[in-house]
Amino acid sequence: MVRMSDVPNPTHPIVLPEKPALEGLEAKWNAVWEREGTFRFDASAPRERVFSVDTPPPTVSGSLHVGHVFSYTHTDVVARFQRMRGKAVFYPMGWDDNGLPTERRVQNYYGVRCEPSLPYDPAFVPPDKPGKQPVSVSRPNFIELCNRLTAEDEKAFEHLWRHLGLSVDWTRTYATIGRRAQRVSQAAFLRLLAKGTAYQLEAPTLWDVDFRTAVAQAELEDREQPGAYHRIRFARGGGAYVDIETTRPELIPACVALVAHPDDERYKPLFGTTVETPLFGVQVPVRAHVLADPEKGSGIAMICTFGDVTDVTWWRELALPVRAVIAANGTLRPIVWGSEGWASGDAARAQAAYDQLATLSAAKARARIVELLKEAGALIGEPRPITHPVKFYEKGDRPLEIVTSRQWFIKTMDFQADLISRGRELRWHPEYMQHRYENWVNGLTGDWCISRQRFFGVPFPVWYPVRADGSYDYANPIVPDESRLPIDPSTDVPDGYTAAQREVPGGFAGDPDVMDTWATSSLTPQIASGWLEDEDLFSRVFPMDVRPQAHDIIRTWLFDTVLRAQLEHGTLPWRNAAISGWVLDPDRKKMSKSKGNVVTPMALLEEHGSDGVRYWAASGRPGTDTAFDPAQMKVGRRLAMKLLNAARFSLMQAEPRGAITEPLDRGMLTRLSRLVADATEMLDAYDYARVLERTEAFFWGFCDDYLEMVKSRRYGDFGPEAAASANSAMLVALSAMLRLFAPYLPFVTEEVWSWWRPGSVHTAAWPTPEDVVAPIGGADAAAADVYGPAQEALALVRQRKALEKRPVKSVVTRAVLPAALSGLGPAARDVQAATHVRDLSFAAVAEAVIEFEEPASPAAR
RNA sequence: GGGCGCGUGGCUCAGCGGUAGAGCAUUCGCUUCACACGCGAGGGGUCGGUGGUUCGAUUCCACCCGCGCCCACCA
Repeated sequence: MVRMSDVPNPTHPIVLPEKPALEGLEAKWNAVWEREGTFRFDASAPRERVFSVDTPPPTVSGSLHVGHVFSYTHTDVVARFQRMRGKAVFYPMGWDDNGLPTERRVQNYYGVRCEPSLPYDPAFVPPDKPGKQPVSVSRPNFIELCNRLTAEDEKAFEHLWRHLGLSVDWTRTYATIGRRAQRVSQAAFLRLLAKGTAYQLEAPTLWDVDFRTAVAQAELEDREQPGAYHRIRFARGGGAYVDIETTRPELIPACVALVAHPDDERYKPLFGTTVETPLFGVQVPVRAHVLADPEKGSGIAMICTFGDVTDVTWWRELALPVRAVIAANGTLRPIVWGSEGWASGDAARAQAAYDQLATLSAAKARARIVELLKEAGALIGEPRPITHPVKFYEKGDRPLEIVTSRQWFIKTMDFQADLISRGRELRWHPEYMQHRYENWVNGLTGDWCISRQRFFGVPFPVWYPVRADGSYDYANPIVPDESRLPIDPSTDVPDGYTAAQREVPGGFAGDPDVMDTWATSSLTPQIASGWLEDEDLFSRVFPMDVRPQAHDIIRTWLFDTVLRAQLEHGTLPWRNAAISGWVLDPDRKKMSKSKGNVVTPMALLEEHGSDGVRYWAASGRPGTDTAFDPAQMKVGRRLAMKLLNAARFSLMQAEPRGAITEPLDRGMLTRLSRLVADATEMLDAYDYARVLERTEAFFWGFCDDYLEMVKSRRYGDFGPEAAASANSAMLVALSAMLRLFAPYLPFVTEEVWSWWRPGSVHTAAWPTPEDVVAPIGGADAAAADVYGPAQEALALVRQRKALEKRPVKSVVTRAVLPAALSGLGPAARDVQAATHVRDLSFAAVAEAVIEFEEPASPAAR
């Protein structure tokens, strides 16, 4: 019996297009889905029926590229699968418009520059075209421009995502600079502050001299840079000396000590003595520390405040003084020798030397000091050019400096053990990505610096009392009540104060900094889930089910999010982490804009169809970098086309229908039910690529072999009952296959579904193995064993025809096939009909024997 | 220096203890009444190298080579 659910509903008669086509399906179905609210989240669903996704908010200041299309498709496949399994899918979309990339884009786009000291100008209109000189604008004006440009970007992004077919609930979007994100970021921060988990500290901090902001350890990258070892002579008195090697001679005025390994016999006698810096005549101690490498350079190094992070370690552990020379803008700051502890044996000479360096950038100062050292005879030999890795801010253009400044930190070092165990609790897809996380957590060297000296970001919601002398009392910040959030301390006034008291003695001053963009995006689960705003929603979707993201930001976004959830809720933010790879260009390099190899996603979607592009994307296995391959998109498009045609064939003569009795039909369905079982299990494990591969292989076999074999029978050549069996089986199979393909090829499957079934395939129930074999009264293992041999028998006859270059329809008088195939039984009739074999038999032959009918000679006619 | 991943036909990739697979490309053939955005068939690989475990290894183990990514205190 065919179950009613697989019989076309009378109110939905089968309506087939004359010539099915893929063109225009995206627009057609997106409009319907939007109208019907197909992907709207059911906010009344209990937690156990919810599947929630912590969608990565794309950076709107950039443009979307194929890498986005790739990874977002993976997430969408999983979301659609879960929806079909009956889950209420919480699938929001965020926009990451917060932070430096947006600032930079706004500066270039409008030709402006933020000048926080300026007052707000409500009448400000940006220039039509950016001028040569940037226009200075106030911070509120600047933020307005950021908001304006990102709003436009977000529209373009949404259009592309819809065209791609992401089943996002578009009523649930957020922006990382939006009110909700600010409120969550500020509230979470204040709670950490109250617990003492957030703190501020004046300390040496990694500093980008162009952006003039602190940056975090996670935002560093190494770049190979040309440099040179300079051998520099320090005098020990009495004509003795010691030589050090350095790549940064311009920091000699910032030198506070020399250091060598405690076991280094060469320098043991110097420990505890002092030496004199060249040019500046400063007495600095020689100290011992195990980090000093006897093999490197001369085995003894100078410690400066601060040349690199090792200097910071030495400075801290050896309790050395600070003599900082690098200013926030990366130049050497003016210094008056003889004051502020800038002692020298010859202050006049030191001043004269230093004056030639002051206000120069580090690079220029380096060139200058080399000349001075040469003249003074302190440079030994010529500088030896080397290439060495130098730390950069990942978005920066010049090497990082280390500058002492007051910054906010979130404690991480105290929680390393908790973070490791949370990482083990999380289910990683693929599993090996967990190593990267543990690697990072174990390698942490300091707490997380979350303050940035920038403008377009979430402000720190604190003020400081201004003392009588005008200085700020940082130790006693004034905090707002959580109910007031979000606030901007540069415009809002703390309770108990008036606006007139801003920055006057006895009054208050706002914290000028904004939070690191990761300090906000580490809260995307809370922001998206309605934490503090909609506790009912929050309880239904948090902790979320999955965080999809790429592997390059495990150390930032993933780690930070785990940290924040641990600190605030004491839980994981989600149960699963689904890690995508990158899209590589054919040269095996990561595709990026700078390499000029990025293809516009919309052009791809238009050329290959969204389903075609999704097919390529979905074939990229979790975590695996995948080559950009338009050929695969063509294959995907062809698959979509094949679905249209195979469905049309199956549906074009859907009568008569009835009991599925024929072995081939029963075998095909039993095979299909096994596929459904495997597919479900694999999708549960996020192995979407394998499911697509398996489903596709089955489908092509269905088209090329099964449909060809039953064609004659379904046309009625063997009576109505045999035809009914074929017709019914085809419809059951089509229904299941459409649902298996639906997460991957949402447009073509919806189109075909609409020809004969009510509702959307995307809200139809995911097939179960039991569903598929229910119409044949359960799995038929014997029939399933016939399916493969039937395909083989078909192949043998086809092969012979091809080898003899006979037309497909040429008649074979007799075919003797290997006895191994003899189990075909009644199914042999279908093979016979499909291959035009009059007399089909099976015998113990090594090779198939196939005899053709000779064409009748003209004479005989 | 540490960690992780990868090395299978020209290309892109599956497979993973028992006689090598797919798609693309290539060659040959086919106006076959769902589809020429199609259909059928052929050729093409000592599964990076060397050892080991095993009756048997592309598949497990060890070492090595190559590629990629992540991390590292890079004076």
